[in-house]
Amino acid sequence: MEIEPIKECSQTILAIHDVMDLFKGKWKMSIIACLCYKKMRYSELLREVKGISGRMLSKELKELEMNELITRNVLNTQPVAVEYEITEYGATLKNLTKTIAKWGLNHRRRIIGK
Amino acid sequence: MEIEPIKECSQTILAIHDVMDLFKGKWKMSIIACLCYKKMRYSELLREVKGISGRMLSKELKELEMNELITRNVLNTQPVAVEYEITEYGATLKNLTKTIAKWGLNHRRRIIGK
DNA sequence: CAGAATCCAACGGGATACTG
DNA sequence: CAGTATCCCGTTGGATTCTG
Repeated sequence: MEIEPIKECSQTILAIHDVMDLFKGKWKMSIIACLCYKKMRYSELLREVKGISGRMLSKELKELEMNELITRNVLNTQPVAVEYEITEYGATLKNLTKTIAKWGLNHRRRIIGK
Repeated sequence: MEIEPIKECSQTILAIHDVMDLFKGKWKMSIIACLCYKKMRYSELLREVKGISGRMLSKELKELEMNELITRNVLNTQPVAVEYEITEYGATLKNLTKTIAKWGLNHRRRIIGK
């Protein structure tokens, strides 16, 4: 008989793997955090998410939209403006982003303190 | 005068970026979650973290050790056994992994339900 | 058992130039 | 303004083989 993986642990790991896969890449989680804060236009995001290129921003936004975490809304202004907004479902990530940010801030202090 | 990024948001994004960078790659967060659960040997991890290859497990463990999130302990048995354990600092990630897993489980249900 | 070494295909992501 | 298209290189990570 084979050795069975620990069930409780195993479920957790699968779930975590799912999440890490959904948010893989350098920018997705940051974009979500940003849009959790408030809805923003493409150019705003480009400023807020420091370091991201236009190409990557487009790509990541598209994927997030496909996963129904954000919505894209084209305003009929001249020139065109596009607004991105977190969906109701995407907003369920708020707590997650907060938890990550909190740990990250503490980690930063720890690194600097050395 | 340039447009200033929103400060509160900006700090959060930097922190999140740090975390995502620290745990980038396919497996690190899963390994941490696993070791948060209990200390394990190399071969146990290989079983629990389903799909990971030996090569990747070694690499990821080494990086996690470098960041002082886990410790490596060689037991003097025959043949050699190595035990990995979460550090006190690494254990501060427990809450984070729980939050991720919780969202992930819910997300899974949502996907399946469609 | 717990890795290290090698090989290699696939993907990620930056820079740049172009468009409606 | 909000993208798209192309080029291209560095990294990721799987498969396999070898070792103390």
